[in-house]
Amino acid sequence: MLIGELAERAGTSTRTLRYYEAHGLVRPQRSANGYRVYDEAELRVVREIRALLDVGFGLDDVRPFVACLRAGNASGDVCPDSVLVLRRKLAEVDDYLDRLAAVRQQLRTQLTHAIAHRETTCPRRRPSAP
Amino acid sequence: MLIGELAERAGTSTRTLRYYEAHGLVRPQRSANGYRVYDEAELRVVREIRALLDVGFGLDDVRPFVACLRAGNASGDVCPDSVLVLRRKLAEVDDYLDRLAAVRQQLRTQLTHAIAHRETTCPRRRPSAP
DNA sequence: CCTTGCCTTGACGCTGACGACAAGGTTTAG
DNA sequence: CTAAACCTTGTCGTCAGCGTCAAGGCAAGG
Repeated sequence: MLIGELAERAGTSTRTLRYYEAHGLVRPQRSANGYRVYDEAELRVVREIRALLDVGFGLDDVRPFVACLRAGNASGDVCPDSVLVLRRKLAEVDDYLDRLAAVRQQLRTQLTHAIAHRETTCPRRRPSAP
Repeated sequence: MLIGELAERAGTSTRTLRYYEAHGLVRPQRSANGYRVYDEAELRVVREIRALLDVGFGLDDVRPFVACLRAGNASGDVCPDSVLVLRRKLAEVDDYLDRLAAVRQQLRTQLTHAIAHRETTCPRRRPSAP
């Protein structure tokens, strides 16, 4: 499988795959003419990467999962290093949820205050077409 | 008040103030020698900007609030345009909270699965010091 | 006069995960 | 022969909110 086919089957771009390779996440073989050649296992790897990135992981966070898959495990989650990352990310998400909830609360407060103190002494909206 | 003093009193940097000015958020006077001169009102403006940015607003989102303050209102929140932005931001935060909650749920699921299927067939941790 | 400490504009760097384009090699099909 | 459709490496652009020099002007004290 060449890079174009892998990109299509993984639902991404060739640019992305080369980017992952440059960062050590994917290791294709090379054919005689220098083309990258991927096997089926790499497809699973790429899909794992994409899934984790979609969830908000960074490339560095993804590394243990890729290594885990490559070690022959059915899932990238089952290795100690992956579990560490999962725990850390879960904690990060919890933190972020807290802060976001606080922000939401503040916005609601601001909104009620703003509506209670409505003012018309405000800048005119910029005129549309001159 | 010169830019250095304003920066210190607003808890930010001169670079930041010039950046805000370049984006039309702050309008200092100029003294004879070309120095930026700010009055007390600008301090409030800058603090408003900082507060909103801290909450996750972008510079464009902040503009209505600044204009509202500058129109003579005690708060930057009380103008219609500000209220619009507040509503929109609240909706965005709600959306983000939902997605983040979903992510959190997925992470928890992955974690429990990972722990249930622990594997030792995993890559050795990279050796520390050689 | 010289140093110190303000101020000015201008321009590049940073973070992350790519998109977009350039300039060229290869293989296949017509 | 040539066009199409792949592939290669390399480099710059993107978004946001600044940080960090660089090179120089202005004001005041010793």
